Amino acid sequence: MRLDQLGDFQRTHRNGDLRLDHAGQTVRLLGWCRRVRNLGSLVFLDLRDRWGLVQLVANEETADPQLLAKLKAVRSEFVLAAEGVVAGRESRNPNMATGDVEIRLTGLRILNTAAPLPFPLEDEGVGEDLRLTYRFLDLRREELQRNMVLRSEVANLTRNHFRELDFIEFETPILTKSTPEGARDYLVPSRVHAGEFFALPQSPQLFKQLLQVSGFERYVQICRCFRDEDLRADRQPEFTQVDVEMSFVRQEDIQGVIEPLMVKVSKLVGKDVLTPFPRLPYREAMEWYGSDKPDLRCAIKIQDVTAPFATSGFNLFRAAADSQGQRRVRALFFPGEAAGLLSRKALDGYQDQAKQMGAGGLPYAKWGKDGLSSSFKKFLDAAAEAALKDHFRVEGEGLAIFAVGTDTQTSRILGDLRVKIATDLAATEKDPALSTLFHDKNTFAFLWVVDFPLLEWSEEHQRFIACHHPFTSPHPDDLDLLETNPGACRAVAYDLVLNGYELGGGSIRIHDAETQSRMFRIIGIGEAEARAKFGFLLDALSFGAPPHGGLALGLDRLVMLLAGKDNIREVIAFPKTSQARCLMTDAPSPVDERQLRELHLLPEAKQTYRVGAVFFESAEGGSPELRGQALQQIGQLTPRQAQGLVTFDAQGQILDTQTLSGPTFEF
RNA sequence: GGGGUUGUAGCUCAGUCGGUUAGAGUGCCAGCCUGUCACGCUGGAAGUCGCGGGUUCGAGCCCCGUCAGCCCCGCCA
Repeated sequence: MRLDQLGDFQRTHRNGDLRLDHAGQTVRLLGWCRRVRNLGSLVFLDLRDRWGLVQLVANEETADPQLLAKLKAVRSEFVLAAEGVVAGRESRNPNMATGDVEIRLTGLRILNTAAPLPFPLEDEGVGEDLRLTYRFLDLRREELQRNMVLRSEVANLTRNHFRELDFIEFETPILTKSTPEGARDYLVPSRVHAGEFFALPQSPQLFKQLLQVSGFERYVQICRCFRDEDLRADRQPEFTQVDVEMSFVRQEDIQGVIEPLMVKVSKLVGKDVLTPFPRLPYREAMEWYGSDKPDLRCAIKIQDVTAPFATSGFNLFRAAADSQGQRRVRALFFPGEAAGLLSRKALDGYQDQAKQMGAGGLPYAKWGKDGLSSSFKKFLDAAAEAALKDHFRVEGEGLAIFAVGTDTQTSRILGDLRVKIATDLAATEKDPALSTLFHDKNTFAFLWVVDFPLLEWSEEHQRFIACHHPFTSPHPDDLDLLETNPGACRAVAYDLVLNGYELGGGSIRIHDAETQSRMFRIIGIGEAEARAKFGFLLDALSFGAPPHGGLALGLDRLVMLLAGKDNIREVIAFPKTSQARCLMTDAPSPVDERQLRELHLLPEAKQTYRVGAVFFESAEGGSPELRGQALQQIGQLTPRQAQGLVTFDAQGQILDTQTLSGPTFEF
């Protein structure tokens, strides 16, 4: 098809803006054809641009035959420039923002054609692999367009927010140094320095701290970070974080800067959020919610019910009571009608889930109209039954689900179950009143989890490792515990949590060299190693580093939650699959051997020489020494073998000979 | 590294107990159609049943392996 030129065509309006007020005006529009409806001598076409959709129309009476024929030749996703007069419609479409008007075509340029799309842009259920392969088409879909706009707005709002607070935006290196601890690094081989590597940053952590030492006091960066770990629905190997660092601050100061930002971005999607956000110590988060990122939309808390079973006939529970705190009985209690919504089948499902997490079973007690039914009722005497009912303050109906084990085991089982059940209950939507008790889709429940442990014992490494990172300041009240009981030492570290997702985390940092050295020592980094890896940091801390701290927010996750999605790929323009591939570009992919050699990633073994007329040409610029060896070797070859490529290893041994066509060369 | 799940026409899917010619809707192509807006009507083309191997007289269906997408555990300071 012969294409038209854009030429001097100028857009006069955005398609989505046209209303009856524009009637009679001649307008010039641009965009893509969403669909043609050809009724014979009357043709409709929906023209889409970034801002909306408007209907074009032409018929035999109003348009000349050439124009009509051209319009009929248009297919879906053709790129068009249209000129026409705005007019009210004979039959209006209330489902469309521009449904009261249509454009009576007076001119049409076909700027480009389009092959039939591999998938329809309107359908929801298209396979994600296909969408990712043709991501540039997927991004034409209204929802992804909306998500990208939202993402852009969040980024802008964030920049403005920090700018108003006198923050300075920095760019820190992408090619940087590999750091121990933490996630696996993406490595970049150095061509100039054989055998040495850059690492892509897992975060600009040390740079932003050094900028505090430099005296900038308020740092912000919206930066890409890289972690070579396995993916999840909310995790990509490269992701964007809002990185913040401030001098002369306490934890509350950082939180005080972030909270108003969260209020603003929530407002973008019509959500009102109250500040200050609740602060929940890590220990309480684990005790009540079994998670360090609790979803506070659900009001149900985990309860300790070890005591009511202390004298019970149910051995499993009584043994826990006798274990002096080693093992506990903990429970989730769902009061009232919520209990009735949980079917026996659902309970079986939860039990399977709990067993996968290492629970022996999932004992339950259900109070209904017929009194108590329970998986362990036969072990309970009247007194125990009464104690149980009294403990949960059961009035009418109720359901208790139990787990027995250590703190960690029961937290994991009941913490996961709490979220699962709340989600399921919310999905039933049988009673709007329940939404105050369980997951309310329309609520944003922010909170800070604070007082994280500084260190945790690693079975794998047989030493303590930093929970957050090794630059995190110990809690001033716990400094004495550092050497005596490291596991009990708290950190001045805090996570921002929204609806069960960790949105970000931060800490007050160590700002004196001595404490930093102490910290390295405790996590098993010796003085020499600390010097080699973090010498610049220790130096910096010794030249007047101010007290400082900060945090990093996951921008992708934030936008995901604002967009109401449960998958991070929906808010990233070009994401990777769960196997860390890009289906569109097919990265990662193999590279030429030549590239690998340049980067010193292949042994320098092979040297290939072409046997020419009277001289040897080295493809790799081999040393004179090697060339001499090669000559010697070739001298031992028969003339037939000598016509071609001869490959040697580093010791000058012949690895391969390859005969080439061409004039015969004789030694 | 481990577990679960999916893979059939361009797309979304159905396919019975293993049975001889693998279907539907949609999209695409062609024709007709003056008020459509998921236009309608008529006709047509369109398949490496992910790939490889095996069992069987016979495999889309059963078995083994493998690849890819998705979800989870481990991992992610």
